[in-house]
Amino acid sequence: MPPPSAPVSPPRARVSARRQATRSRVLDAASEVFAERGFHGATVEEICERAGFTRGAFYSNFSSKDDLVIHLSTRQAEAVIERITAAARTEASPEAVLGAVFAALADEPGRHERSVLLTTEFTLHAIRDAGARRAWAAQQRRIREALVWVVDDAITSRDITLPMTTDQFVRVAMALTQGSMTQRLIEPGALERGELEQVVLPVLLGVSP
Amino acid sequence: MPPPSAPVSPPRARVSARRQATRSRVLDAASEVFAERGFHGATVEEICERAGFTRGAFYSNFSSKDDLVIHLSTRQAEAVIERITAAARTEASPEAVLGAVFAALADEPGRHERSVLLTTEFTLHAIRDAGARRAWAAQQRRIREALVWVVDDAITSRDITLPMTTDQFVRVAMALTQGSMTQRLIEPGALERGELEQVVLPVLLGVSP
DNA sequence: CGTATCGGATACATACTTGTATCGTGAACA
DNA sequence: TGTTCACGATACAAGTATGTATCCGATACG
Repeated sequence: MPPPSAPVSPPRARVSARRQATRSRVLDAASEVFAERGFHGATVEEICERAGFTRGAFYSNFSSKDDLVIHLSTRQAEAVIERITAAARTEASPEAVLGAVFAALADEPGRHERSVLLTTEFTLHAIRDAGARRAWAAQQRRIREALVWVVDDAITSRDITLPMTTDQFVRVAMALTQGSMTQRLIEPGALERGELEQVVLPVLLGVSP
Repeated sequence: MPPPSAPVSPPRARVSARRQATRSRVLDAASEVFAERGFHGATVEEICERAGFTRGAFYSNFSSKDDLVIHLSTRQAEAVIERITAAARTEASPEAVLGAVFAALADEPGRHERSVLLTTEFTLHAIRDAGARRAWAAQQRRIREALVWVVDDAITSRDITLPMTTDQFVRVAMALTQGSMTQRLIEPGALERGELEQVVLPVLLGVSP
């Protein structure tokens, strides 16, 4: 047995910066490839290639492809929450805040709607894999909670009453952005970005246009 | 050149009943397996096995897996349109008709929400494959047209004005059912079936509850 | 009743993918 | 400056997929 008071070896760093960087590059590449090819269509090989590594690096950082998806979905959900809270921090009118939140929920600007594609991909994968389902459901819940918080804040400060519970409103908003953006990927021009905020949002808020 | 007036050979049947039956069984099996495993995850082998055939039968009826998806998505869209028009034919009140149409759009009863899963799967595949995209976009358009027709009929006979164009309304409805049912697959109990018709629909119709 | 052909089975060639086991190199620490 | 170990590369072992080429039996027709 090892000497009790001698810390076996405080490793060079908790997790070295280098390791962190490779993980990040692999995750970036993975988000591209998953969006382009889907979970099964994406190969570990292509992900590593695009990240500039070989599969050796991959299996040194992730235990499997499924493991990678868990990490990736977590990171993506955190990014969404980040965008939501950032949009909420702007000192604009409550309506503007809600619009911005809608937009933030939809996708990262300039990313060619990759994020919503990934979300769909994660969801489908989660339907089929129990581990991924637990993880993804937790992430979705975090996103919903962030949204409920923001929406509650916005509507009380504007002193309006939603025609449904805030939770329902948030779920509807999420389903709607998800569904409409997916549609737009096969039929550009269908239900444009702005229409959701300008046409549907007021109706859902119960505000006469 | 063949003698003009002698029809070369009116084949046994345009397409023999037996062939038709096999194709149908394969399509049924395919809709199960695609829903369970996704496009890439589904193997031709498993589809055939479940249909009670070997791959020989498959490649004798379809030229490839992609070809199968095209046929399957067409069949599925036709089923949806069938359900929609059937729901519209009921001589109920316009509100009831719209509710029924919503429900019909969502899924085939008793099919464990397989249809909406397939729809998502088709959509994702269509995003990535040009051929599938053309076919699926056409099917989606047909569904929308059927919906616009029904909705227009229902609202004029009830003499109300939508707070948006009928086309927008229909797109919103489709995005919403699609998105919410997908959510429900990973988190049962989220935005229940009835809530859409009873809570959201009236709001979208611009009717005070 | 013989026969052509259709429909499906079998067998095969080929290509890919995942994951493991092993090895080498360079950075950080004593 | 020597040494160790972390990190990533290389090589390998299976397993699995698609699609093709060929074969065989049943069915419909003359």
